[in-house]
Amino acid sequence: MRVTLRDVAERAGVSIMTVSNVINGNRARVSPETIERVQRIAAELGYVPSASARSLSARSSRLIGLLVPAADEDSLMISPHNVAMVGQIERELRRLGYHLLLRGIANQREVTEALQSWSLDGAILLGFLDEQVDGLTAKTVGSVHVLAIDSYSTNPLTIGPRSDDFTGARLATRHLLDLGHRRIVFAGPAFTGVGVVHERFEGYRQAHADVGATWDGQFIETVNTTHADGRELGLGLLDRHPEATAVFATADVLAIGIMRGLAESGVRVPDDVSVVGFDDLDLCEYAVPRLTTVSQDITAKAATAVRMLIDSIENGARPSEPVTITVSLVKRESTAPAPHQ
Amino acid sequence: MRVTLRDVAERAGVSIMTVSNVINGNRARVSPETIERVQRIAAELGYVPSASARSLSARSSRLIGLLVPAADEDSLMISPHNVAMVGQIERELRRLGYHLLLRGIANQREVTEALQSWSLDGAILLGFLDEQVDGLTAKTVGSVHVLAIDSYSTNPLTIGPRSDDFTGARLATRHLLDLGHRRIVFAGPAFTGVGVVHERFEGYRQAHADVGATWDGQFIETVNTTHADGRELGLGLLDRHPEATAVFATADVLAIGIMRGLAESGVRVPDDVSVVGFDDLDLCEYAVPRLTTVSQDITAKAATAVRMLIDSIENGARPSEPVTITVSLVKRESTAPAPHQ
DNA sequence: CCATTAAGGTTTAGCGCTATACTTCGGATG
DNA sequence: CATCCGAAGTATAGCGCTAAACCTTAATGG
Repeated sequence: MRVTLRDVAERAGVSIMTVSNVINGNRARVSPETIERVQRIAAELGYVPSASARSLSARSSRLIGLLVPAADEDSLMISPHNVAMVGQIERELRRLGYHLLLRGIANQREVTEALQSWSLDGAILLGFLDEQVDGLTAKTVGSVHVLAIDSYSTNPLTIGPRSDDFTGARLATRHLLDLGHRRIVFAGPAFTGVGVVHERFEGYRQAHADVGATWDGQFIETVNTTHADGRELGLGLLDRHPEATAVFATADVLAIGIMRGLAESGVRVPDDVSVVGFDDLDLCEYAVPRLTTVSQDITAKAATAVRMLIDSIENGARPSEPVTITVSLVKRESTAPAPHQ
Repeated sequence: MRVTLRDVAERAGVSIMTVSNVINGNRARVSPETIERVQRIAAELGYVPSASARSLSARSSRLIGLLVPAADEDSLMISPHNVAMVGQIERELRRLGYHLLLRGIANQREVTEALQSWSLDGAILLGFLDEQVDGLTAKTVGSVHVLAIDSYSTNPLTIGPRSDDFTGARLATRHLLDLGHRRIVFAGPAFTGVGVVHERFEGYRQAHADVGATWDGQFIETVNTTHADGRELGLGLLDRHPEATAVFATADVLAIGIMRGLAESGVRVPDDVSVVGFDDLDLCEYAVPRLTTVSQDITAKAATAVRMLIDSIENGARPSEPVTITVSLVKRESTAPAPHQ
């Protein structure tokens, strides 16, 4: 059936442990000739170590869980922005010799099960709400190292990297202000006093303060971050806010929906109204006009997440505070100087 | 540390095997009261079975690998169309009590390693080229059940579901022909006598035959399926094919790129030229004009793939021929009757 | 010349689980 | 009354691997 250490050992006329040492590069205890012979025979026989046996014996699985929210019986809820992340995370883990278990999580209980069952060395939470991250306790995670991406939860167990939402929004809004816009609509989902959207709102507000402009609460539009809801908003935007000349949306798909709504109601982008998004999806290049947006360095975020996690696993280096990934503004065609009223 | 069967057994005053039987629902051999007691204590102690120990002992891991091509040191190559698939596959597997190991594959050798290392029960190949699928032999896959999605490889080891590319292309082309178009450009990557693109080309050709129209080899445009290449093509399209009134592109991003190129060179879509894509990404709804395209039922494809694989694992039901997933044409705004010349 | 050390191994004891065979005991059967 | 049987367990033997302790042999040093 399966080629085991024993098979290789017998064929090579040495003990199982010697083979194990060779396979694991524990060369100090084996002579060069033996190493060579064992390696040759292992290759000949097509020996592949059994990961389950290894993790059982060594109580380290080199397995990392990528936990993603999923309503029961429902598909994974990976936002377009997070999709690119899972590929990057897998690559980074593979580079470091770890494997990725992708797992949808329907409820708190499943977290424990997911973490313990495969004796994961670590896990990354992607796309969970801050409240859900808050809910994790030492008991639920056990000895597994856990880290949440893009979370503003203060749970010390889950500290991970997040994008600099505040600066991103500040940059975007400042860009609009610099172009002469003074009535800028903030479009995003409902938010509380903490979290991604709150940060972006604070950035929006700070940008106004930076240039001594006033901002008006009436320009805050609460809307789901979908294309359809964006279009809806765009359609009636100038009816509700006749003086508005720009929109900062907290997500690209939302921004693109808004652009469509505006276009359909005869408003030209960027001539009449400028629009800025957030995320820098591929989509932005495809949109007409191409969308100005805030770019997050996904590769850096993924790499940082993985490195923080592995560092914590291998060196016990538990991070004490979140790492902020810098963002940048990508100027494209959806923004232009404010029209003269 | 970890709560094991032994812990539960000791606390319940029974043998390890009895607990094991209870946990695995092997109730025939245990009295109702014992079942109740063991279950209560297991819950109290927060017992979670060790998957590695299980798979080592039972030589069945309930682990399925999702193998995706990835250049060495490079991120996973998941096409936008396949992205949705991984979520669906994970859901389906989770429903059936399996777990998903996501793994990038840089070369043939890694396939064996990926399959054997975790003693996978099965694996799904997503996005591999037909040649790569052809290359898998009984030796490389061992006793692991393998299945390739969207492959036209004739390798009997990997038979899986694929979309009905032929019919999709035929539908799309027929739609254009029915609108009166007679000079329809076929835009897609280079292809040989077998594979996805070839099937779509055959569908394109068949549609012409269906209505007694002739098709012309000069209308075949070989182009990478990227937005940028599409735009390039769109820019010069009417220079190269002044009589063309429609384009069938083998992918949505390509189609959307073409639409942009056409728009930039002053050609109106759909008034002057109609465009049809393939895949039905979310993107199509966002494009301006919204893209008419061929829709693949991703949920069905994922569910079919998982069911075929699990069926093969649990009942040894090796499929003898590929399953074809039906496709449909989604008419949106990028197609219109052919203009009068 | 004996103790020490280093190199190059081997042996032992599990990791947590499951499959299989075995035990025990209170009835039902011939 | 001896036998058989089913219900409800238990004991044993691994799955493939690793950590840690143990063993040889030959060279070194005081």
